[in-house]
Amino acid sequence: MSTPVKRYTVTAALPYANGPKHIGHLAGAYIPADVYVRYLRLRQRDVIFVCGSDEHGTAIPNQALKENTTPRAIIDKYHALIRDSFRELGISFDVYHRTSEPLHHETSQEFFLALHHKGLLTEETSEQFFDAQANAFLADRYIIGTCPRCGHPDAFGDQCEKCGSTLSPAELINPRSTLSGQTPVLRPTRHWYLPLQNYEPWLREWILKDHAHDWKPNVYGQCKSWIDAGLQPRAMTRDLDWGIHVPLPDAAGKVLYVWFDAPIGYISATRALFQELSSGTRQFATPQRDFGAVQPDDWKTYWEADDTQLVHFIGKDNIVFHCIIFPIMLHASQRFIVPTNVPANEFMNLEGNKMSTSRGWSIEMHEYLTDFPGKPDILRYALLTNLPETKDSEFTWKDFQAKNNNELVAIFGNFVNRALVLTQKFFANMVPPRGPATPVDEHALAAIAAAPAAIAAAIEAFRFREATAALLDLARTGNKYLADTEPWKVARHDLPRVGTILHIALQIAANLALVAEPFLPFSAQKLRSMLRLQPHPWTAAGSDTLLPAGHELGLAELLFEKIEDPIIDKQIKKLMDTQNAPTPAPVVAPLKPEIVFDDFTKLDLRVGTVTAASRMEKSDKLLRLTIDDGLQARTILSGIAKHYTPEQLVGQHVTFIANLAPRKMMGIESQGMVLMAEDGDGKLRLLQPDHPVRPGATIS
RNA sequence: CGCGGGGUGGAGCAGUUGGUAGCUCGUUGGGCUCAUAACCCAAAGGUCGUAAGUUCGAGUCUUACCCCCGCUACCA
Repeated sequence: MSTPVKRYTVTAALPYANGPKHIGHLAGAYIPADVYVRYLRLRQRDVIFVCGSDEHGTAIPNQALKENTTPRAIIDKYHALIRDSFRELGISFDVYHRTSEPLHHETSQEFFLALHHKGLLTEETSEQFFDAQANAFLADRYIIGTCPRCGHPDAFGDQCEKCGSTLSPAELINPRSTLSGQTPVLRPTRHWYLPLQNYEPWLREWILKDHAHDWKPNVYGQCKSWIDAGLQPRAMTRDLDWGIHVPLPDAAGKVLYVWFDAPIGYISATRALFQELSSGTRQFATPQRDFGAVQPDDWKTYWEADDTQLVHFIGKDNIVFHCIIFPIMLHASQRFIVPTNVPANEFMNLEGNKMSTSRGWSIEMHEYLTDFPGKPDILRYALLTNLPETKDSEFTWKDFQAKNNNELVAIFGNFVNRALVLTQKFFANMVPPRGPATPVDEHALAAIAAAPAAIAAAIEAFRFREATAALLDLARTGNKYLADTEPWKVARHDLPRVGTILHIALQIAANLALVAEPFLPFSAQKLRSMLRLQPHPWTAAGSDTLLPAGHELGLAELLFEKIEDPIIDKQIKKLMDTQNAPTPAPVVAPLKPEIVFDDFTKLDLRVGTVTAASRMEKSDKLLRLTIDDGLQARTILSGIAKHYTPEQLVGQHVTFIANLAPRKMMGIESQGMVLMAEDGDGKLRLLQPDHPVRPGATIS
C-alpha cells in the first residue's frame, strides 16, 4: 500500500527431514510457490526463492531410533531425497539449505540473543518429565506408555500412533522413558519464553486491519481465531541435545525450540545464497537467474528493506507459525520485515482419505518420479488444477489420468501437433507469411493478446487453479481457430490463405510455450525447441510476432502422451495393497507386574444398575451415568460415548470400582470407574454378570 | 451455542459491492477428418445444506438449525 515493490523474497515451507514428502506437500506449498516465482522471473522481477530442510526437533532423533541409526544419518538421507525430488519436479529454488548447517546455527543464535538482549524473552520454571537414570528431560515424544484411549502399549507422550489421539505425557498409563525404560518423574526446569500476548495489539492492527481483504479467508480466519482466543507466552527453548544450543552461559542442555529456529532457516538460506553467489561456490545455491555481482551482505535487503515483498507459501498446518509466531519474532527484532502475504492452502486428500506417509496412504514425490519418469509436468498440472485453495481437495488416479488424456494430450498437445503437422505438410516446416486478417483471425489474435493478462492477474492474486485454466483456454482457442478456419480444406484452392491461418496458429503455439513456463516448465522447454523459439520475457507474451515468417521450425514430437488404463490401475492397486498389508497382530497388552492378594483386596469392585444416562455437553466421549449401588445413587463419568448411547445403558448392570478416589471432569465429580472390556481395535464392551444380581453385589 | 474453513447440476469448482446461476470434466446428439479415436458445435442436467427473516428483488445480507473437514478439550 505504501512503497512500490522492488524485490520479492518467496519462501516455501521447510520440509521436515524425518521422512519422504508426498504430493500433498507439493500441492500445499511447493507447486504454487514455484509457479509464482517462475512467473516473477519471467517478469524480470528481482526475486529469490528460498527453502531448505528442517532438521531439528524431537521427531528426528525419534525417527533415528525407529530406523536404528543416528539423527545425523536420518537428516542426511532425507535431506538428499527431498532435495533431489524437488529438483526433478522442477521446483526452482535459488537455494536449498539445511538447518543443521553452522551458518543457520549462527543465524538463529544471533536472532535469539538479539531478542534476549532487548529483554523481550522471559525466563520461567515449570515441571516436566525427567529421566533420572539418563539424566535428561524428556520431550513428549520420548515418553511412551499405554494409550488411555485404545490400550496401545507404545503410545507416545504427545500422540498415540494407533488411534490418533492427541495425548499429554501425564495421561499415559505406566509411562516410561524410551531412553532408559525408567518411570520418569516430574522435575522443574527453566525455559525462555516469548510473551506473545504483548504483541496482540500489533497483530490486530497488522493482520485484522491491514490484511482484512488481501489475505485468504482461511488464513485470516485462523489468525483471528488465535488472536481472539488470547495469546500465551510460548517457550522458545527445550531440554534436548539435538538442536541449536541456547547461546547463554547458564543454558547447558538447552536448545532452541524447533519452531523458533526453523523459520529463521529462510534467513539462513538467503545468507547462504549470497555467500555462495559472491564467492562463486555452489553447495546449496542453485541460482535460477543471473544475479550479477553481489556482496555477501546483500542478503539483508531481502529481509530488511521495506520495499521487499515477503511471501510465505505453506500448508494450513503452519499458519499459526507463519502468521503469528514468526512475524512476532521478526517484528520484535525491530530489524526484519514481516510477510506481505501467506497464501496457505488447505489439505489434499488421496482417493477419499487423508494422506499419511506412516500409514502408507500417500504418493511420495520420489515414488512418482520413479513410476512416471520424464513426466513431472503431468503431476504439476494435475495438482495445479486441483489445488486445495479454498477447501480440502482430492487427488484420484482416475482424475490424474483424465487430466492428462483429456486436457494436456487432447487439448494442449494436440493443438500444437496439429499446427506443426499442417505446417510441415503445406509449408515445408517454415512459418508461412501472413496475409490480410479476417474477422475470425482478428478474434484469435485478440485471444492471444488477452491471455497473458488473464493468467498474470490470477497468479498475482494467488489463484493458481484459475491461472492454469486460463492457460489451457488459450490452447482451446487454438483448436477452435483451426476448426473454424479448416485449413486442410482451404488448401485445395487457396494456399496463401492457409499460410495466414497457420501463421496465426503458430503464434498461438509460441505464446503457449511462453506462458506455460511457470506451470509446465519441462513441456514449455520442449515446445520451445520444437518451435526453435528463444526464451522471451513475459512482456513479449500476447505478441503475434514471436515467430517471423520464414522461420524454420524444429522437429515435431508429441508434447504429452496418453496414459493407458493399466498404468493407472497398477497405481490404484499399489495404493490399495498398502491397506491390505498384513495388519499388525491384534494388540494384546503385556502382562503387568505380579501383585499379591492384599493388593487385590484393596479394590472394592461392585455391580450396580444404571438408572440414568446422558451425554456430557461439549464432550464426544463422556457419558454421565447414575448408578444404583444399593446404598445410594452415585454419579460416574465414563468415556464410552463412542460405544454406547445413553438409551442402551439405562437398566443395564455394570461393574465398577466403588472406592476409587473421586475425580472432577468437565466440572462434574465422577465417583468411581466403570469397568469395560477392551478389544484390540479399541472397542469397549460392558462387563456384566450373566444373571441379574441385586445392586451393590460385591465382586471377589 | 469452543474456534476456523466449507456445503452450488453426475464429479471437481467460479460466483467481487444483492438484480435473469457460470466454468472444466463426464453424459447425449450432430459436425469435421489436419491431429495422440484427438478437435469443433449443440443439448440435457441445479428448488445454490435446511427453515425463517430483511428487500421491489438473495447463491450473495440477518437469525436458527443440520452435515463434512481441520484445530482444541474431556477420556478414572
